[in-house]
Amino acid sequence: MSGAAEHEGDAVASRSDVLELAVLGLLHEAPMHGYELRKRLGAVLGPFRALSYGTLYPSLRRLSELGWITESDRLDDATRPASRRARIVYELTAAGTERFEHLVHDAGPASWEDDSFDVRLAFFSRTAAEVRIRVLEGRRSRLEERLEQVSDALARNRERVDRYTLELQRHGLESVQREVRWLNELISAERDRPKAPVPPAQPPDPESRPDHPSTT
Amino acid sequence: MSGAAEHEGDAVASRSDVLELAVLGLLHEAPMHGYELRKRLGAVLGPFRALSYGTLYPSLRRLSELGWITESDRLDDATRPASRRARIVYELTAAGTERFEHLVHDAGPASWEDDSFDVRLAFFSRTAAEVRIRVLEGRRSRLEERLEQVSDALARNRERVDRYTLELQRHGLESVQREVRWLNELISAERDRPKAPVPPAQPPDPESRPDHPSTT
DNA sequence: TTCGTCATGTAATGGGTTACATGATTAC
DNA sequence: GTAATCATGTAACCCATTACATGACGAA
Repeated sequence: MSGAAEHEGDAVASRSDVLELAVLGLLHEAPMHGYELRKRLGAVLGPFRALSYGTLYPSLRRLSELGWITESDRLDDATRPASRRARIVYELTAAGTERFEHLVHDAGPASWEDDSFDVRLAFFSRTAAEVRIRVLEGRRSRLEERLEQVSDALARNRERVDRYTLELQRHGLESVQREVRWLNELISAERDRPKAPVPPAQPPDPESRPDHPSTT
Repeated sequence: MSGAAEHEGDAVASRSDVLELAVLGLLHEAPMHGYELRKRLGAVLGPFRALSYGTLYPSLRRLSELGWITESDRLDDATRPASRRARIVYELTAAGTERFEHLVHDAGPASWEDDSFDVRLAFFSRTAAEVRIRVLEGRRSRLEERLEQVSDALARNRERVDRYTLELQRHGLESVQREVRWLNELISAERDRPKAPVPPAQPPDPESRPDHPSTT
């Protein structure tokens, strides 16, 4: 195959790379412990398909071994000595921040696959403007490719297939077409926007700090 | 949880149950060998996410051990003695037909999950009319449930979340709403239709027979 | 004769879910 | 005090993908 090609080391992201990005991205906003991380993760990956602790904790362990994050066991805390059980708070290291910056800057083919695109978009506010556009356009051409396949199949099947299968394919086709239109809107919005540089890291809302008595 | 409840043995289908239904359903139309089965499977499960041989063959083995299908090694065939290599043709047994009939009759909660619904719909022409309606309605209320969750989340996040996440959620919401409307159309079409009994098994198109020099 | 497609498989590997185990904290 | 929720983990299992291995057939 030809195409965009990997200009940067790792381009063929596996599923767990998506998780890595999501975790790093959330910790980039604020330090958190696992339980809360999981809830926020559910919001990022879509409310459905929230991942289990059986996945999260081992992967946190892995990220910690790689040196991207630290497990700071808050035994101190001044006010409450060793209370709240262990409550391991995970925090990005300098290397982890760098790693996140790297991941978020990459616009390889992996970024516009079904699995990763949503997560990429979730951290667009931390992504450079050119990269944003490249990812959106990549996603769009990915979908257009799919569009072609599906409408070919639809044309080929015409009449030969029962009405239910036909309906299914038709609805699928329309969904993809709608997503393309949506992307077009996002892309032109992106072009219109005066491209300010990515602002330095700052937690978007102070309510989600682990120490704060938050509502959830 | 309350709700529809499993009135019939196995209700909590795993992923491989979907595959089982798909394979049984395709073999119900016509005997086939693995390679072709895989191609047709791609059409049924959606062109994307076609499954690999590493999954297909072991599962065919399993179905064979369960007695639902037979592996008839076509060493005979009259015209070509032992040619075309092995070309194992899989065929439904009587028990397999019964099994398929059973699966296709079931309208348990498993049938309207994301994974299974498409495949269920693909075999609607072999499904009893009441079951069809129950599955469609089940799918609809599943989606409405999701609708509620998502729009709640959207309302709760309003303003607190960056425009990209907001766009993502909005687009997701619209997609679900569209699917609900689509289901409404299917359901009312189903109600209008004079409900003829399911016709006896007959392959919908003779072109797909394994012996025929088919176009693909 | 060599390449592409048809055709069938196995082994290694990866990665996710479920179920289980444990215990602290909060609200009633 | 007791139930619900917060919180962290482990082990067993399930199952799919990847890479590999093999080989026949048809066309160039």
